[in-house]
Amino acid sequence: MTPDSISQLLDPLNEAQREAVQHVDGPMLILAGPGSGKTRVVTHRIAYLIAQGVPSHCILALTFTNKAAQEMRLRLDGLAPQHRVWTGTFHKFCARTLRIHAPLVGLAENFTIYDTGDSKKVVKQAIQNCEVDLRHHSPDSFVNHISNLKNKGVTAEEFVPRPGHALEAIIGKVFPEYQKLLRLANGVDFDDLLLHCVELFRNSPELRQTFDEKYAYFMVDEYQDTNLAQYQLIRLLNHSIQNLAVTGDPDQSIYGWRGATLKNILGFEHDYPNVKIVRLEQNYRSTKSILRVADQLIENNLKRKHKRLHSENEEGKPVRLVAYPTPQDEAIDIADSIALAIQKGGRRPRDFAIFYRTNALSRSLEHSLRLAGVPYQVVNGHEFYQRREIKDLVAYLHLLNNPRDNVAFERIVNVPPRKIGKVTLGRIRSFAEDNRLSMLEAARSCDSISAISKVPNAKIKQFVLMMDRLSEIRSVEVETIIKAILDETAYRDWLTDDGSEEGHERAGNVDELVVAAQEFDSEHPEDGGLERYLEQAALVSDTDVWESTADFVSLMTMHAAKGLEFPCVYIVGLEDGLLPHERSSNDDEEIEEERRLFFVAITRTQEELQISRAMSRFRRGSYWPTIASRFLMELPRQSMAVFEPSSSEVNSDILDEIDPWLHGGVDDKIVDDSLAAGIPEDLDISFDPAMFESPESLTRGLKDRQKLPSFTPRIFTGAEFADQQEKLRSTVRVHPNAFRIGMQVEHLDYGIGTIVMLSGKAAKKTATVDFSDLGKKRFRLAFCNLQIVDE
DNA sequence: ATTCGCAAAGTTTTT
DNA sequence: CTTTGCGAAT
Repeated sequence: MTPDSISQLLDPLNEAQREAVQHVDGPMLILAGPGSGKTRVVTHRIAYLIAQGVPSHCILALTFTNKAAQEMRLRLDGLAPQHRVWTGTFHKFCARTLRIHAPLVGLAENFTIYDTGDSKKVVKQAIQNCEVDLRHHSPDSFVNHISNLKNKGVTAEEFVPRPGHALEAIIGKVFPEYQKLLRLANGVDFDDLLLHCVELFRNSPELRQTFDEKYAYFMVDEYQDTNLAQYQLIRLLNHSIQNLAVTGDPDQSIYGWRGATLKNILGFEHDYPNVKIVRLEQNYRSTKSILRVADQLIENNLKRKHKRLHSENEEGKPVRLVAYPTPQDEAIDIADSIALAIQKGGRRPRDFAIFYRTNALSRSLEHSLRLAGVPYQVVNGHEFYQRREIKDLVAYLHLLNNPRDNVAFERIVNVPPRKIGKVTLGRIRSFAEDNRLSMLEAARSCDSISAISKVPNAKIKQFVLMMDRLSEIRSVEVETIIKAILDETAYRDWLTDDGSEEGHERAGNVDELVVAAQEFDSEHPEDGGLERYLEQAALVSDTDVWESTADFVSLMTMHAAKGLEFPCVYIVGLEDGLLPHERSSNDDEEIEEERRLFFVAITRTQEELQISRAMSRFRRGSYWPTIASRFLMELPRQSMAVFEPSSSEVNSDILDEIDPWLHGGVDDKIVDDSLAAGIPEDLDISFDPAMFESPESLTRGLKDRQKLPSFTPRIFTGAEFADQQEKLRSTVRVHPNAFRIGMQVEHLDYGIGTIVMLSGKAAKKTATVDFSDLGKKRFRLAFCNLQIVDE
């Protein structure tokens, strides 16, 4: 490599970044504040290593999400074409490793990766087998407990219940039974992927050695979010050669509830005494006013290493802090602001993101964005694979790939109905258990099960024969397999038989699965196949499905926002019980994690940030008054644009006293019951200007305090509102429900095509259109500009 | 064996 | 409000 290309790698960096990039051998800890160019440093360092003669296949880079891995790969392709660096998530790395060496930990290569729902089923079975009394505990609590244990690196054999601890005593029975059932089914849960991998390297020192040497250069991203199992894995792969570089930021640790432990990053210096530490503290992302807010907030955490974020960016607009009367007001105002900024402010939809603590908060935001005609995407990736019909079909695939998969077997043996009921199933199950068979094997030899009578016996045989026929084609393309399953089972007809709309919707989702499989097949001509398909289906994360290039406003949880950045950000629902969440309010450590979560959300912002709360919130079936989040009191409010609620929006004088934000902020207290009385979420009106007071009243609290940089909240009233609505209407968009299968439609870019399938509903309603020459394309009907071609 | 209906319970974040 | 689970009826 030429000196020229080396300087290309180093020139765009600041001093600290350059120091990190040029570090070659030995352990390194990169403490990277938000927006400090971490990804750039990591990718440039890898390119630098390659330039120094390190073979690229000796480099292993583990990230937190597939998305981050993909991003890294993309940048690397630009910096070091034809590199062979292995990038991916911990879970994926472990899955791949286990596939090759499964027998060493008592698994077969074709093991199934169970998602949380599947694990829950296994836990339930385990509870039943143990015949324990679970009146006081839900299966969910067992799943969580077991997962927590695993995250701490405690295996079923090692677990010893504390004496006198009732729940732990039960877990002491259920946990081993659960593991036994998993093993019988040749399945693993998410945590097992890591644990089995650790076990693998512990059991086989030669293999460990091989990996250690093969991946001489090892990088780990988001080190503050690693748990004990991941830590152990890292240590095992860094035993002989300690060229480990980790990046992280203790202030951004937000996965403690999943077993992540700050000890890993805080103890790094202890683990590797000769460590090189690089601090990246200059922020290139956010304006000064945003950083000030973030900095002041995180200062309230006691358990942290002090760090001051600094930046040479502009001061920027003040951060807005707004209290809305209702969640609807919050949603409508945000949607309108975004719509206006797109129309007049030169912004694009993809410049915006809205963050919330819980997924449930997305509903009203979606509703308002739809009304405002703003295209948006909600980032939650598992949704599709969680649907019943999809899970059913995927279960068929699992059973084909791993015939021992009892969870899959139980799920689909009678779906569609084959007259194999609970009783018969129970008989198969106990026969399987008595003879150490998988349920499919047991079903195969159902002649030997005397308790099963003639009719069910025949039905079972039919099922087994069908699976045999399908099994013959299990190594062809995934699309073909799914189609064959649909053929054999008449699954689609079963869905649509009743003629209900729901049935057709589900059938549409089934069709979408076929298209997705088709896409997978064409994207993976070499490394495809059933097993890989199932693996990626199991390991997709929420952020992975986020389309960064698509022109949508992004809605996501604060957790999903990690690692992303947007010019304009809205953070909603800053209310006590939501943030900090009521389930996290137990001790200081949890509160600090919630604060870090808020910190992460704030620091995603590049230019404009609004933080808001509503004075009432819909919970448990009705509207309840809210209390401001304690975190709001920790912000530098004197340098922010604060929009307080006007007096008529205050819920009650009782709350006024509790609510720290309101306390002393409002003079005349008027009780207004109507606010808490409840406004239907589906209210059909687009927006009633009367719901807002005049802009003056909203800014009143502000004027009373002090003069702030000019910033007037934009609120549409009367004519202006009508004007805006008219503008929205001028792009005539056909209503999503107006489309039918078989219709001719016209698209601006693709021309005329025929709708071949419809799926999803409301904002997610999707049409697949066949443009003969150009192939099939899929559209979100609520956003695309598809016109119906008149006959 | 399946379906329907009612009651109760539970509501975070995710690989 | 939702989802889930259980029990009774068909």
